[in-house]
Amino acid sequence: MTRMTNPLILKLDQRDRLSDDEKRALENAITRIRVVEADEDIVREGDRPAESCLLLDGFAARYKIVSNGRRQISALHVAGDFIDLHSFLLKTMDHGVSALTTCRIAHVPHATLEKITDEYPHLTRMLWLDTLIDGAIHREWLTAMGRLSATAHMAHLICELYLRLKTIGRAEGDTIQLPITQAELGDTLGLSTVHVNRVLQELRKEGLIRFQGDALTILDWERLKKVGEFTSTYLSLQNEDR
Amino acid sequence: MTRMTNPLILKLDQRDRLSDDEKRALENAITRIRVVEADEDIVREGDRPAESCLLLDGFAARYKIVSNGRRQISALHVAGDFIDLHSFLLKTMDHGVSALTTCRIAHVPHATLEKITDEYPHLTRMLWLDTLIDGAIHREWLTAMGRLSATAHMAHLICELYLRLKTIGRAEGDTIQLPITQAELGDTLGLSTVHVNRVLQELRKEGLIRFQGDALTILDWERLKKVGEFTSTYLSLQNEDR
DNA sequence: CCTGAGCATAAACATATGTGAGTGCGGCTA
DNA sequence: TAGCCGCACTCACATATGTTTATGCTCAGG
Repeated sequence: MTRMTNPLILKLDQRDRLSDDEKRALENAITRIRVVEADEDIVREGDRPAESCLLLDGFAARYKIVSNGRRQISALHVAGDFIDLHSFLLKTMDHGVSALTTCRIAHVPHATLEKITDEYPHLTRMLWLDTLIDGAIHREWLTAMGRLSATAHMAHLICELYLRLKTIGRAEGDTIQLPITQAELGDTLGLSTVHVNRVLQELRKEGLIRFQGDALTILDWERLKKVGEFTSTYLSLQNEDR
Repeated sequence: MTRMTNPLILKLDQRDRLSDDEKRALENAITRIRVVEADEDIVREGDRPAESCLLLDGFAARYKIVSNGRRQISALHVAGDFIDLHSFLLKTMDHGVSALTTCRIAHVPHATLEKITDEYPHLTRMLWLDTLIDGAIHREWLTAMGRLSATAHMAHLICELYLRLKTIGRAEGDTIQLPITQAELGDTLGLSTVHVNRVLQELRKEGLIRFQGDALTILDWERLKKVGEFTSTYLSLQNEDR
């Protein structure tokens, strides 16, 4: 794990320059690295972890299961996301996180995070910011879910994922690799798989996207944004003093 | 504003004991206090505030408007909530906050918050925690919205509001004052007002709640929890070392 | 005392999305 | 090579929730 390839540092550095000292502190915070296979849990609801998980590679989903067995995904995570940073302070996991694909996970002990908050105020703010952006994404999903049509909601999600992957250098032109099944998309959007299928076909028919296998290509970014009522403000992609 | 009556301190102190020093730092962080009338905006989308707002009294809602004019409320805030603490690091507001009732608001300059992060690591963690709980509530709302019936969703919301108000000492027995219209509840749950009305009547008919004027009484807590599939973990009501 | 505003409620009807049951394809694996 | 499994995709039908319009209540203001 050289400094250059740590996707978290890459991401944070775009929001506000990190000092070498801070980068080193983050690098050194990592203890072990673990691989989790697709469909396995990375953290389970009810756990009280002593370390937080940083996703180095792969796709993961935070989810909750409700009584009738249905699942709701409340967040999708990509490389560079500090999956359960919040367990550092929330202590008890109120939801699970599972691997959608094979995932490489780095572990950061909560004790180390506490030391960072004692010694690196600016780095602390950057980590705090990371969780705030998670929150901003949640709010965006809430409004999409509550007030947009299924089609618009899907368009919105695609816009977001495209930009997030681009930020960490994982878009090739207009194409991203999105190894997510339609059932998983349904759990994310709160839709049935059947309806996910209908909605994807509509977006294809409208010439907005192509989606074959895992490769999702955006054919008309402007119109896709418009359909999904997407604005990127909430992703805080701008560099600012924080 | 004596220390004893500041509802934020009251709330934080229940999650992990604050030192007198920390309490003083919080008290002193407040500059001016302002009153905002019902239906006025406290902060607007697009603003770049230089201070964050702490709600001392009243009810407020974070919201977003989508293109067809419909509104989605992504958070309801009560006394003691640090309404836009996140603007400290997010910089640009990606949503508005409006007063549902007359609100008393205390202002805390971002510069002061920065100083707190430099000098009071533990207090910083407590403020961070507060925003993490906001995030946890968002996730809970997402799953309720995506995977629960409208009735269950409403029951869930009522359980949550009851507990949150109880935490800050604003429940009288099984009754809370909930000065929120059915239209606002609809914007919160992603429902039409008509359906909100249907759903409330069902909860009444089932003998779960009474809701006349602003007074909401919980008649059968256990069954209401069950209908709403409610567990309080996500509210982090337990005292822990953080 | 009347008036109008804002709100809860109601009924009839419309529709977006869910459900259940299937087909077919491509890729593993025995 | 056969067989199976996961997944995308279809169709017919069911239903939760939205829409439109209207009524009546309550309360503040003139």
